[in-house]
Amino acid sequence: MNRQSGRVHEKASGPSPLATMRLKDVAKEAGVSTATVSHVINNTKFVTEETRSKVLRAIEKCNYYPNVHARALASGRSNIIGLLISDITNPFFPELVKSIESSVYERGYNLILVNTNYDAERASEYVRRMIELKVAGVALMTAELDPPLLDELVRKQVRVVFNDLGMAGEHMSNIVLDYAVGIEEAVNHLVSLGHRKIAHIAGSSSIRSGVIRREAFLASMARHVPNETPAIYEGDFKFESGRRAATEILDSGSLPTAVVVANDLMALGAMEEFQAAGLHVPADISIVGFDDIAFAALSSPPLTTVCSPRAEIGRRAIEALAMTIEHPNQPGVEIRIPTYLITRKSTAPPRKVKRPNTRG
Amino acid sequence: MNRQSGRVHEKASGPSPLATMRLKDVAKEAGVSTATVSHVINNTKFVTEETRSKVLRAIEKCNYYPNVHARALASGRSNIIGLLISDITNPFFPELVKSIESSVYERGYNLILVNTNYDAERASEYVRRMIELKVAGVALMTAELDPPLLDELVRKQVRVVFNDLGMAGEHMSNIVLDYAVGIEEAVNHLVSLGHRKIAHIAGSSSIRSGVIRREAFLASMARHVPNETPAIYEGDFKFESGRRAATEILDSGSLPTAVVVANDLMALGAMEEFQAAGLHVPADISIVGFDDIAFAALSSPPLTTVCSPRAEIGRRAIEALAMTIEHPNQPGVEIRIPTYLITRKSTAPPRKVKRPNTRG
DNA sequence: TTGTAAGCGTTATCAA
DNA sequence: TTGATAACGCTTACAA
Repeated sequence: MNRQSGRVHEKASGPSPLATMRLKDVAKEAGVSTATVSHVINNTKFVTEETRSKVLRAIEKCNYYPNVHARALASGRSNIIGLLISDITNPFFPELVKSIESSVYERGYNLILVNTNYDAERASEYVRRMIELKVAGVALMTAELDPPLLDELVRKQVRVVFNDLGMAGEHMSNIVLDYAVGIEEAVNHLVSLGHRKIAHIAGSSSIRSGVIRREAFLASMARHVPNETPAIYEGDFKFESGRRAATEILDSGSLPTAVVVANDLMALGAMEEFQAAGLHVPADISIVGFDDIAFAALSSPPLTTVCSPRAEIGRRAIEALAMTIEHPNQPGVEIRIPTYLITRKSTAPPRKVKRPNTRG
Repeated sequence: MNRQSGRVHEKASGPSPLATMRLKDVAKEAGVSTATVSHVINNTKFVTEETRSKVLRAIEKCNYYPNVHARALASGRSNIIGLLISDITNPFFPELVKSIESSVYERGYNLILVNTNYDAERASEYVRRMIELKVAGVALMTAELDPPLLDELVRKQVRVVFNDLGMAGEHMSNIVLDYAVGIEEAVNHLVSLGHRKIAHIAGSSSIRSGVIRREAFLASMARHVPNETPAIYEGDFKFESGRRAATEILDSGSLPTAVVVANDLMALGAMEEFQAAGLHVPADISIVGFDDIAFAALSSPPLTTVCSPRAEIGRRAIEALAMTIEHPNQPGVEIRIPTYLITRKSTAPPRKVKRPNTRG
């Protein structure tokens, strides 16, 4: 029962099911060289059908699993892709992660997931780990990342794709979500319905997407309703802040007939607060969210919202990343993905309450 | 500008920032052997403070990152842990994944995430990949997995932790969620409130947790309200099926005063349907969910629910896994985690409508 | 078309 | 206390 050596050397009885089989064992079993086995596994040189099937049979018989680490070491490249997100419990992420995960595996890579928790130090530690793992590429799907970390990644030859963290470059691709088109659709939708007095609940002004969305809203409003100055309330992208903003709106004394909110979580919070105050959505006030998180369709009424197509974002991000990994000389690309309005039940024409200059 | 070789050999000018530094380079820089460098990095043998700091300085100066693959190959163990879940967009998972991710990284491992999408074939492919990666351990956090896959993992010496996929064994730990205690609390809560006629919306009877929850409900009811036979409606754990079950309940002609639902998604669906039918929750009907997903606290009214403590599940699962990885001779453990009731606003005493034998 | 053998960057066993 | 050096399992020139 010699088990100490970690490897059981059989005398002549064929492969042991317990020992981990190496390429060499497969080669011996097939009666060929290790190079040949490697070539049939990787399709990297022509091998006659006969040897090929001998090898395949041997692989089968040995229940052989290639060792990824040995492979990475020998070839100098790994098949691991890193994904860095802020917080998987933020409802924006699950769909994105799912899409990225699928794309990554379809292309034969493996996915390492890290969750920064919005913590810069943790992000930095994670970038270090990615480099240690010699990942082929990293998808940086977080709102903020210290620029030095990005530099370090690029210096270490890691291919990168990110979401508006900078411009596309030699080894980096950039996915830019076009918030403005969706917001324009939203404002246009509300204005067509007859709304004029439209407020905005913005995301934190310290986060880029928050300010971009606010500016897009303002720009659309200026185009559609030039004579009104829309009220802006600021939240922090979380549910509770939507609630608070709604309270402020309620207390402001001049209720808008519609409100465009910078994300669904705040929109859902605002909707609840309005309803708790006795308003009916959409009869008394229309609400438009942003992102189209899963629960947007499940609220009552279902939320009209601008969709950030996360499945597409994930797919195209990995497509771009794989391109820069597999064609090392091609530069990164910039991919623009539009957002678009999904009309559900939280928007309707404003109630005709005060009809000015009405007779009698 | 010799860049072709991939490695730039500097003449005497110190380390190049472009080249990837190896242990050997650090050793040369520090004027010691590779063995010594390895020992200070891994704390695996005593090294004098002096050499130690020389090495540390050299590491710093070279901006050295150890190569995980070389390390895994040489040592025979990797620091990768695999996590297999069904679907990250199922609201049960984000919190679990977050907790697992934290625990894994705190312990110095890296996390490979895979999403089976409830697809057996995909699960099988993923198990193969885990083995190729020589992962130290795998957390199987999915409702179903073919037993042969589990066997294969164990045969390949991979440590495993799972959620009721079988019994704890030599290299496998089992996390068992005690559904019954939480459900008992829920039934007890409703009965104390005065409810007698309590229905159950069950999860699919083809899924283990669905049948366990139903049986726990039935057992509690038999204990508390022995003379009633509770109505059972079957759903499939999804939002829409909660809605459908509510419709069935509404159409049944005999409305219960409370309903215990097998998960929050269905509970939320049922709640919406009841509300759409003009019922008030909890005045007309009380609802208890199960899981305590994020949106349970955000619904209106906030959902009373039985909590599956996912943060704890994740933490303890990785704790158990790390134990079996780091102490190869210790057997796996079985960890029982209780569920418990969180009382929010969707439960209240039943309305006293028909008071039988009332005078006049 | 197939085989031989030199790395890949660590760890770990000995020896010094 | 430190240093040589042989693995680890694979890829990939280069040879045959």
